[in-house]
Amino acid sequence: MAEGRGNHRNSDKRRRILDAAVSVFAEKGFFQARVSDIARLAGVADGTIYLYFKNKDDLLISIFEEKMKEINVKFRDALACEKDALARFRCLIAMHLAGFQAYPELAAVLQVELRQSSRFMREYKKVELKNYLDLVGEVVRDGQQQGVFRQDLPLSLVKRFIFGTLDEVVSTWVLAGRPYDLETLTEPLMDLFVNGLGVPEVKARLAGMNA
Amino acid sequence: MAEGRGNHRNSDKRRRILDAAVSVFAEKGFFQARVSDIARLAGVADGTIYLYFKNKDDLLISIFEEKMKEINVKFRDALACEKDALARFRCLIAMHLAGFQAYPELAAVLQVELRQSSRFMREYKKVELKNYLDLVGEVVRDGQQQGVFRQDLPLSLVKRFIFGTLDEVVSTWVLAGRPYDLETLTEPLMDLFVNGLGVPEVKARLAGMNA
Amino acid sequence: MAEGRGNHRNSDKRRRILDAAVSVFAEKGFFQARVSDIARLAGVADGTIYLYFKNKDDLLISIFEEKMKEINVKFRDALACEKDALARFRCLIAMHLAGFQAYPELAAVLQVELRQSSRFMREYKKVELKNYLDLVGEVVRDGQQQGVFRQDLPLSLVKRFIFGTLDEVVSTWVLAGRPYDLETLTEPLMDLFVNGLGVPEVKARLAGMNA
Amino acid sequence: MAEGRGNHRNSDKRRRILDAAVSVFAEKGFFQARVSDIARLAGVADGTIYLYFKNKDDLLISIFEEKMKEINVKFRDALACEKDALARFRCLIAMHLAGFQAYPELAAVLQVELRQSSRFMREYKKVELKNYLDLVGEVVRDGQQQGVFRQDLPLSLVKRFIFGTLDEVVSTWVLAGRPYDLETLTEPLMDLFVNGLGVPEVKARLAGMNA
DNA sequence: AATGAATGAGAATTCATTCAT
DNA sequence: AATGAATGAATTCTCATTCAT
Repeated sequence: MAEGRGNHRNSDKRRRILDAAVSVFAEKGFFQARVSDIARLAGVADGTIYLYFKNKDDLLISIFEEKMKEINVKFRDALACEKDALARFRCLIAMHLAGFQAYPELAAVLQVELRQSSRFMREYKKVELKNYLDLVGEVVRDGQQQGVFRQDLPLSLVKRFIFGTLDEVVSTWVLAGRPYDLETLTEPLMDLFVNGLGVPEVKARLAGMNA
Repeated sequence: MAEGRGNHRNSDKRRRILDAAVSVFAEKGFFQARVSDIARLAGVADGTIYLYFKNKDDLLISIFEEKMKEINVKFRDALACEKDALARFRCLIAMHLAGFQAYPELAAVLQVELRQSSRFMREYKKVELKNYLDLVGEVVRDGQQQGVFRQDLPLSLVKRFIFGTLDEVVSTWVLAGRPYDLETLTEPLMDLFVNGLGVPEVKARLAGMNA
Repeated sequence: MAEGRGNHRNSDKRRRILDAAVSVFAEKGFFQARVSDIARLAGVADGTIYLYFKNKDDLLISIFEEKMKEINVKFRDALACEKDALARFRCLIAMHLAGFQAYPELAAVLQVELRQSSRFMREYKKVELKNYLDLVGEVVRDGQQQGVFRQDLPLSLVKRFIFGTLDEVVSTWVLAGRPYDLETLTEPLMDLFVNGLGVPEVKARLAGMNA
Repeated sequence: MAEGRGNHRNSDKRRRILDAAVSVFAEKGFFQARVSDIARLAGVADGTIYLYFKNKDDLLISIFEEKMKEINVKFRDALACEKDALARFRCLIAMHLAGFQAYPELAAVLQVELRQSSRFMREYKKVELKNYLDLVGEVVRDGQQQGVFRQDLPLSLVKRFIFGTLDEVVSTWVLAGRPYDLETLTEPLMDLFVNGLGVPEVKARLAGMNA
């Protein structure tokens, strides 16, 4: 009743449905989530969902699309403030961890649910994810150009090296029930990424072999 | 051989059903796969599947259980032949890549489908995956003891660093339609893991900061 | 009104489904009745049934529960009008016969279908049936207290004697295709119940033996 | 030789299957009994049942047919020894109760399971049951001719009066878990059947009304 | 004759989506 | 715009029956 009528009521309702969908997908998984669960949590009727979204798939796609866009924008803004390549790199890692820390349900959906489902979803995912991977790639390339990262590495591999580690770290944290503070992993991860596993002698030996 | 798991004579049929399930789950995903699809591909009647497996979930669990066991055994056997820590590490990476290369559909199921579904599946997954992560952990610890890897790193993090990267690399390869030869990535990944991203000066700088 | 049992508005639909279930169960028996038969007869979609009833079992239970309740209430109301014990007894018999006469399909379900099925159904049946048997018992006890019925008879046996006869008479009538008017049996049954089979001399002889 | 079906090993197997069917039907009910349950209990393979019986229905029919025949024969033999009408009547009741007492599982099947199922089963039941009801009728008619039972009663009603009561008494006893000795009910039932419920004055009054 | 693995028709139930109100 | 009762297509699983061995 006290709700204002007008055009923002629409987008408020849309927002509520989307947030509810994130929660329900996070808890039950996409296929086991019922549209009526989402409706109940959003406080709307089942049918109302179809005024804002084409179908159930569209809900998942919209989550991905809109949240990913928000994240990309936020990340680019944050990175714009940093000029030093190493600082930019740290910033990226810290934001990735902080982001999932702040929205753990979103984390569950993006990490777990989007890993599945129909072909078209997979295709879709690739496109959107590419933006994020490209961002990682840019930061690394900057580092190479500023001379803080090695230049002899295939960028495509480095992107996955970084993204895969972050991804696995977050997945583990989600599946383990989020038992600790994700952001504390920023420095250890920086160390791992930058220095690698090897001790100096071994690195030299390995470098010699590959040369 | 220590074969005979099942109660049923024709364990060829069991094998055929399991293989068909891997294919169908890989192609459609668990929830969109129909039991009758699996039956048709296996060349048996729908009902026959229920002579060998309790239900559809049991199919997925059995794939995971049996394939993961095979993989773990194979890996441990292979690693037993190597004594040098760096060689063992390379062996692990090479086998991970070669394994998925050889069974790409299995890769899809293990990489994509098992990332989802019901809670109990997630629990289940954790247990079995732990074996693999433990194997990775052992190899790294050996490396630390033999003095080829740094000893100041939290093992839990290193495991995810390696596993996450391999995982992401394989996932990308699967989702991209397996366009190249996975095993060619063995050396570049070794290089990345061991040397990290940084150039010497930066590494020194970073090490100084964290000291 | 003290109506609203269900959560659903259209309680006409609930009624139609229940009536259809009575018909179909009566015709085919519980296990051979298909839910879709009931839906078709009720003029609703299969799924609609599940908006009003938990499952197929629940349909049978609901029939029993609701119809039995109605019957018990109706009987108690009718009996409340009669004070003379013999009149009450006749009233009970007449109503039992008239009731099934009026709802022959209900008779078939209550007489035939509820005699079977799962353990829990049997348990259930016992509880509800007890109310009816208790009613019979009360009427007989009144008769004993008013001195119109013998007082040397175990009530538990008398109840079954009366109920069993009525039950068998109705069952036969149902299974024979309802070829005659049930209510015409009221007086002959009264006679049988009250006077028994024996001629006076035999009664005396038997009484002497048991004394 | 006597059987004419072949060697007695066969008919032993047939017997074992039939006995198993009685047990399983008694425990689970016809529709919820699985043929494989019966096979397991009989110690034969599923398929073997179909060498002796046409199908599952045939098992139930055979139980009824053969057991009912045995009972009818046994009853006629026993009744042949008695000449006094009242003694014959007591004998009938006592045997009915003793029979079910001795074979409680058979009681459950005949009392509960045969009350249901398909039309054709009901038809079938009527035919077979008729023999038993006819037997009851004969005994009563003898009593009427010997002047120990009233002659103004419709025989069809008297049969159901007796059968219904016995039936209900046995059903109750079966469903209650057979808590007491059925045969102890012989005399009380005789009393009820012969003397009825009424006290002499009431009987006179009722007789006057109906005259 | 006996077996029991295999069959596949059949049925209950779910739930995304629609549409009359 | 919002509702939510109604829909009915879709899918898993069961089990009586068959038939190759």
